[in-house]
Amino acid sequence: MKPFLTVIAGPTASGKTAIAIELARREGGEIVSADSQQVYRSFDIGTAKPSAEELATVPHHLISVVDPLEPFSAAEYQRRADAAIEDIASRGKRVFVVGGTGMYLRILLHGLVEAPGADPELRAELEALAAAEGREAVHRKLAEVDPETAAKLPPKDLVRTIRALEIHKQTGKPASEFRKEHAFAADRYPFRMHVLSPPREELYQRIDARTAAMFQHGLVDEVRELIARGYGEAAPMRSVGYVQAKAVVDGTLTVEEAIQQAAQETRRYAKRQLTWFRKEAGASFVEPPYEVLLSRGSV
RNA sequence: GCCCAGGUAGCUCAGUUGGUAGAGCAGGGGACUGAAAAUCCCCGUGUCGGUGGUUCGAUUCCGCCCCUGGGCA
Repeated sequence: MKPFLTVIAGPTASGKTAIAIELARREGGEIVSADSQQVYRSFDIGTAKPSAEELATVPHHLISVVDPLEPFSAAEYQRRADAAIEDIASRGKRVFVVGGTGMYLRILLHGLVEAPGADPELRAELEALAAAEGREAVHRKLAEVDPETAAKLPPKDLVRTIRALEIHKQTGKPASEFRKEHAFAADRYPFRMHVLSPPREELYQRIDARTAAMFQHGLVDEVRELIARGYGEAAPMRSVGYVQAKAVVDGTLTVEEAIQQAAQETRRYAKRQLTWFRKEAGASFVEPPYEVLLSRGSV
């Protein structure tokens, strides 16, 4: 019997961390993070990781567990999350999955295609091609070997175009074929998903305030330190907040400009997250105050 | 009080030689199967400050009023 998962999702800055910790504390549970950036060590301020005190209150899993230069993926996330869930359940504790990375949640809850992983050399090669001849050139390559997938992808969507070529190169089969065999149909766990969803205006105010706070709390210094340690090109350095803080270090943005831009990019990101969660079947949206989740039997 | 310049989308503005208007930004919606805080796609009706007048027709021209900024008293 698979353990039941209580999933707390929601856009960035919606208040997931606080309510999840309170829930887990009361229920004697543990938290499995579903956050694609918080998995990386040393990227702390800009990823809004829980504080040391919060982490000490309730056991957390999958936060600060991979080196920033180590390749990571949704599949790897699924493997590690499965292991953490099994571990927690084996000790008789309740499992709370908490995070805002829609893709990770979907793959944890519904699985993913049986396709091979990343091919770094091929990615580098295709990125070079895109830089030299345009993304459309990569898309044309895909159209030759997998017209069905190519037809579905906008010519400029480099990430997905490369991924499709990657699958074809390693298996000789078009990516479209893999997708036909897997449609997120099955549930890998019994679960209930709550999507924290403050009114838009309130959410944006929280984002603006938190972004400013990140810079006040030394995000630029953190980035300077990360660059000194060789993490200047690490994957999480491309995420919202780090991009802008790095621009400050590079001298291309003032701190004020960086805060403005980071806040705006975060608002847009939050909107994308909401788009994702709206599609999640069976998810229930909950507005603050989230204390309703604490009442008996509600989760 | 007088003179000047403005009042058009959430903001900054353009424009209509009179036929009810469009850019940038903000914002909104969507896609997403091993990079996902990534990557990509789509979306502009608003009493044109108010009110009279001229006109077939006014946001556009004229009068008056209101508001904002500047100048003179």
